[in-house]
Amino acid sequence: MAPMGRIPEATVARLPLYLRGLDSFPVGVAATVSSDELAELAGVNAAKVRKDLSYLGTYGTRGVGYDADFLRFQISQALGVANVWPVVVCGMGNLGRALANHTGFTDRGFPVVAATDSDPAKIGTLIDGVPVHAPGELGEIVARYNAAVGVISTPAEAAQGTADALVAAGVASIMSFAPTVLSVPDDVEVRSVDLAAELQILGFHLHRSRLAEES
Amino acid sequence: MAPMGRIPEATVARLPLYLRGLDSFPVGVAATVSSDELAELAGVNAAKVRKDLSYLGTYGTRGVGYDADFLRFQISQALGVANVWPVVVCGMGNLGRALANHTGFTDRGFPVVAATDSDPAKIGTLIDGVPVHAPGELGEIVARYNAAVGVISTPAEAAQGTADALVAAGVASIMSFAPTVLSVPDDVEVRSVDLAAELQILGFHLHRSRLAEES
DNA sequence: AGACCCTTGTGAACTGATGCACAAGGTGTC
DNA sequence: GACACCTTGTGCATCAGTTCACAAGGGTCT
Repeated sequence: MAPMGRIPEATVARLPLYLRGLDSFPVGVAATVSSDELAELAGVNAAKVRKDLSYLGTYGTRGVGYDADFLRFQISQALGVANVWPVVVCGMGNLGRALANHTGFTDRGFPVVAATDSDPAKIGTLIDGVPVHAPGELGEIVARYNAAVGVISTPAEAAQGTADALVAAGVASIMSFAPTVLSVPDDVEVRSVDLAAELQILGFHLHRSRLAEES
Repeated sequence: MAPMGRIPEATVARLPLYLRGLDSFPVGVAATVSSDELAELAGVNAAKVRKDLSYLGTYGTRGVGYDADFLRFQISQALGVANVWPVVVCGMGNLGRALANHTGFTDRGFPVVAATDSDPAKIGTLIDGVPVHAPGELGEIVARYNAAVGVISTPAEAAQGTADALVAAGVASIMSFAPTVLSVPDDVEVRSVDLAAELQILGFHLHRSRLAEES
């Protein structure tokens, strides 16, 4: 019954998936989930589910499974889902706009409260209800809206500068879609999503299987 | 000089980053890159770069480094970058539209050639130059455009059905943005990008450091 | 040619994550 | 209460990936 010590990074990355899986269980019905069911819902295997949950100090009941409500509570607790973390989107191009409008963010406690863009035509307007400011005002904006997370959806060239500005403004969590490496202080957490690279990985396997076919 | 045997998955995932890093070197100038430089550009450490490249059977010259052009060629070769893989985007909501319009895809050999959406108002129109079809026509479309990759940007509920249709149509590579687990045959490669989950991972760390501060 | 410098390529140790397999310990039934 | 059944929790073996550290060897300068 370890009261939540160090949780392996790989486990942390799966917790949101479990939480997502639990959505298919009604609230307040005292439903139970087995590690097998949850594994199916999250797309992993049962042993992993059990080991992951054991890091949370969660206890199911042997022979029965986990109480869905309690499990939801436990995982939410660990992830800090109770908090709402305001997000500022930097770069309102195609992608930025889509993200600002993405209901999945607000639903999960990450409301997009403001945005920046270098296009003078956009500055000062509302795009999908999100106020767009000049990049130079980033510091101010972060403070005013209490933003905790920065999303970088600028062109690659502007990404590092934007990251620097976010860090200077006190943002410690960045999700970047720019195809570049960002250098930031150690205490800043960056998650980088390179969509083109993702496709190239798929391409590798396509290429491979085509080669295999030919021989 | 192993002629490209099995390449570890982790290495494959980094090859696109190296290729990206090499973009900062001019073509045809016989420039050389050291593993150190490339490591910096790709955001990994030098030992990893060298080991990764060794899987390709690539040879740099000791004391000097790698020839930038040749390295580009080697990595491109391994990734099969020479091929063009047409992409069909399923679900032209905010995200789908942004992806269809994403220049990074076309630039890297993944042109978006067609899309599907269930909204009758969109079917038959061109959105950003991409023809939108009914979901039911997916099989036909894949054949007509020779699509090799399917992107799923539909709501979660429609994702599995879309995946099934893609698989039935012969698509063996899927990139999914839907927050669900997709079940597909073993020979189909799925890369799942859950943006909300990504933010929740950031949220975990925010939560953690806030807890640490308080104590 | 020889000496020195530099960076590669790689064996080997290490780290973290995964999966197995089974004892522990609940629940329900007779 | 005893027995059968089930699913958890976890020690251990295994595996993949990372990092270290150093010998191998090409380049350059004298």
